[in-house]
Amino acid sequence: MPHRHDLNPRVSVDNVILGFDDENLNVLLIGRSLADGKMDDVLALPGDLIYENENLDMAAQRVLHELTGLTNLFLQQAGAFGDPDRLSKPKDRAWLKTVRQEPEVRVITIAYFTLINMHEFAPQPASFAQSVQWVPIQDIGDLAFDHNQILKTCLSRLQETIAIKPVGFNLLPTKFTLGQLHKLYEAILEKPLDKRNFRRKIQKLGILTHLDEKQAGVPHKPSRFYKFNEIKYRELAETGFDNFGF
Amino acid sequence: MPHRHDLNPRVSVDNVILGFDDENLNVLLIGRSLADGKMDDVLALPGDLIYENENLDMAAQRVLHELTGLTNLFLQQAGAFGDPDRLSKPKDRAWLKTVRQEPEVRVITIAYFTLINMHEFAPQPASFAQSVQWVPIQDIGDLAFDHNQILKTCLSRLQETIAIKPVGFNLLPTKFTLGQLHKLYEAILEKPLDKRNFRRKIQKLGILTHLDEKQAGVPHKPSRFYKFNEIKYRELAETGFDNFGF
DNA sequence: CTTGGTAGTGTATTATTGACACTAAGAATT
DNA sequence: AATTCTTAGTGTCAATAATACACTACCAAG
Repeated sequence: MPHRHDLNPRVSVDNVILGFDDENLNVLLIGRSLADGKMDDVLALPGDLIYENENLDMAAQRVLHELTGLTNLFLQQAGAFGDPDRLSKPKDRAWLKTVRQEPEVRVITIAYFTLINMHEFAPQPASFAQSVQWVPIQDIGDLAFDHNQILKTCLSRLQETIAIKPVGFNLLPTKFTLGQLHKLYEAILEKPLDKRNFRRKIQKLGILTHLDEKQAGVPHKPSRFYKFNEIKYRELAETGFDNFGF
Repeated sequence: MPHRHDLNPRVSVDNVILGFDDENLNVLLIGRSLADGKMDDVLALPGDLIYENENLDMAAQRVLHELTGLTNLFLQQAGAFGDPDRLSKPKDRAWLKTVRQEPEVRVITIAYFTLINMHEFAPQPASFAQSVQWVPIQDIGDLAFDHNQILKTCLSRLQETIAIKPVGFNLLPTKFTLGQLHKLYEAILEKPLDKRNFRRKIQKLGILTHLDEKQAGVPHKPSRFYKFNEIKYRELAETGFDNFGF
């Protein structure tokens, strides 16, 4: 006996794909093309409706793969967003009309976030007939739909997650300096961290391995390179640590 | 241009409603009635398809209200569950046939959890032509659909949440003893906590106010009653604390 | 050879955590 | 009245973790 006001919605996933450029967190956003061939001035998170035979995680992985070619990444669900009016801003409605057979149907979306090394993916200006670009989070204006809200939620979830698991390593090249890692944590947590205390704490975890290699060509004292030691990380995770709180 | 494999699912909410009886965490579960009027032996989380004009949070509040009469409670989203086969266990399919016009349609559910004072709601044996019962979490067997997985996720989220916010007070009467609070934290965190250290820490937060009242009629030293001081809690929350880790 | 810029290091103070054992009060039983 | 049972309530010490803080080392560019 379905209730007569039951809803028959669509379900999508939207991905907050974060990258780090040694200075700021960036989000991968797409521009929408309008009917007249021009680009909308409103940016959006990449997302898609889910397919019949895939689960939610698979749909999120697919969206990420189709956009960046990247596969098999850490991709964490951050929540479901389903306000009835989440697609009803005028610009959003205009765009939906050009692209959907059913622009009026309600869409509930499941948000995911993931962290990638920015240098592993350089946006192709014309990929998918959409513009794709990295945007520093502090430069982000009004996004499409409820995507500002989704982004905010994902950033909060990232802050919580990084206090429990060192997921940040996904954002860095395989070899990195402690300075980069330090700036990354500051960018994610949005607060300054004392350099010596940060170094002491992160090194005490024992999940960093230093390489016998240093920066070259930098106009200052060269820094050692480190890599993330996944084996020691797993050992640590199994014995049950609680937090990486900074 | 919707993709030809796009999905046209239903969306529901499922609630993990937790109560505490001074000993164990309990979950409010419903029994399903079958076509022949008998009760299915499989219990399920209370849930419902969402309506056209309500958002996800409202749907979860509605389910809670219809079941318990309670309103306006802390209700936290724990995640979306949408595996294509999440409704496909034989018993679940049999039950769906008796109750739905479209037993085959895929349903994606958004899970919420909430904490209530068990004594504020005593299940009525016959409400909604379903059985409703409190079940201690350690006695829970196979639930309907993917509800075991949902429950597990919600309990983990509760453990994380209580480390950040003292949400546990929702589970207790307005006046309670430190002993009750202590046992509650042990039940939620599933580990013993040292009595003196627990008391010291929880009292240092300054969000408890002791009443000039003691237990009466107990066959042992009577305990003081305390109440949760929401005003001091808000002050504390605004100045930005990090955790209540135990 | 000076300048600018980042890398890298140690210590002292304070706050927090964790381990640990006995007395106090009431009710029930004898 | 005394005993027993049960939970309430309390303090200290040691180890660990958090915080605040300033200088030298190294490289490139001018």
